[in-house]
Amino acid sequence: MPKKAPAPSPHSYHHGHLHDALVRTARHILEKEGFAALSLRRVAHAAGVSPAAPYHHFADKQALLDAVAEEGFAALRSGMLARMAKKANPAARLDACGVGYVLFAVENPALFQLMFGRSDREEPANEALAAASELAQEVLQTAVAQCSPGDKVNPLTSLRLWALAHGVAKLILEAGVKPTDYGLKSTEKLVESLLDRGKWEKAG
Amino acid sequence: MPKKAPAPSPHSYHHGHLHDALVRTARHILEKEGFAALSLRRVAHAAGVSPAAPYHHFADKQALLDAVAEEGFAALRSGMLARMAKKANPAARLDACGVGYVLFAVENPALFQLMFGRSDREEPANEALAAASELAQEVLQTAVAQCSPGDKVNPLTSLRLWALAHGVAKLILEAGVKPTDYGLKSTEKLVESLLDRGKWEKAG
DNA sequence: GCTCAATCTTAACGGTGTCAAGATTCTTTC
DNA sequence: GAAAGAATCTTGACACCGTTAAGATTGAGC
Repeated sequence: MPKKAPAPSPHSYHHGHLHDALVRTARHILEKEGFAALSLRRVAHAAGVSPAAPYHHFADKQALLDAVAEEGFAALRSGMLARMAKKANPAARLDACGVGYVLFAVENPALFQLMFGRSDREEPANEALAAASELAQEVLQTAVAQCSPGDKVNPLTSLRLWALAHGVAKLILEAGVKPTDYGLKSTEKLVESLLDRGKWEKAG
Repeated sequence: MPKKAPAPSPHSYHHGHLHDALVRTARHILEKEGFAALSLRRVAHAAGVSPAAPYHHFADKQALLDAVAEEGFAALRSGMLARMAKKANPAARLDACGVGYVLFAVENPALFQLMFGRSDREEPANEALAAASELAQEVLQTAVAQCSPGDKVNPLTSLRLWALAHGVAKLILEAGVKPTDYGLKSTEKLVESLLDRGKWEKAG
């Protein structure tokens, strides 16, 4: 072997190893340098492979992005569940769910924008991606359901909570909303204040 | 001159006419073909001008996009005010404000994504753009203020309403939320149900 | 009318997503 | 184990992108 072998020799990946390596590399670039730096050629180069190699594992760039987004939804779900696990009563768990949603977005801005952010899509998105997305949604829905046991849950209630959390996340990411603008020290405090259902009716 | 002169001859634009024409053309392409089709070369070609011409009126592509976004914020403000003008009491006006926000987003999806959607921006954005954005925000803030006259308005209340409306808009655009999924016939009905402050506490 | 600044064009550079053709390698089958 | 075939990777190309430099053309002011 020559002294440096930056790229693994052909077929050192097999049975989808390059597939996974590309997703891993893409996510790495996304986190380190943002969405704008995430090009297929760049991912291929970083993975030690030619620019056309990814096309044997993904139909196009969007398919690779979808795979990254799919991992993102799993991570979002994990983040929410981890925060919820620390709370005992259902109401606190529901709060933790929303806070976990927003904090995931704030801590992984580029990934969050990749998970959503695709506006002009007409095709109904990947199937595995849709499944991962729904799995994350279910965390919120069950949290809502356990908050009023026995009662039938109005689907609009879950949707409204989702929309509120999503809006808070997006406003922080896209509109430059900062906790200090509202006299709060941390993003977590801001999110808790915004999502706290007890405070909605007062101080109008 | 060869037989066909599809493009206006040089300097048929003067004193910023091309500037305005480029913004107009960009907005047209954005509405007709979506964000992905909005390239600087395409805008220049559609305006009958060489690929490099826009650089005499805009620092770069983002500057042109900012100009389009600025118009977008003005249109958003107009849309909200138009809907509010039809209502008499302050509470109904506040509702109309939120509905107008979401319906603008749904009716101008690409423009709305352009107005927000910029994630990895470190520079504090254009000044005129920021002004237009704040002008739109003020519509909501005054609507909230007039809803509880005399009282001091908690800034978090306005922010929460903004976040809710923004989240609803983004979920419809990005997550494929449809009114029919919730037994509602129109987007307007869905938005009204989600934003209606009277329904927040019941049907948990 | 000449000068000067503003504006536009042409040409080019590096980068992008994507595809076709060929080379290479693993896997399967005899 | 060797041949055949499928899977994988590379090379090279195409069209498009944002952006810049160098020149041409135009209108305005002295």
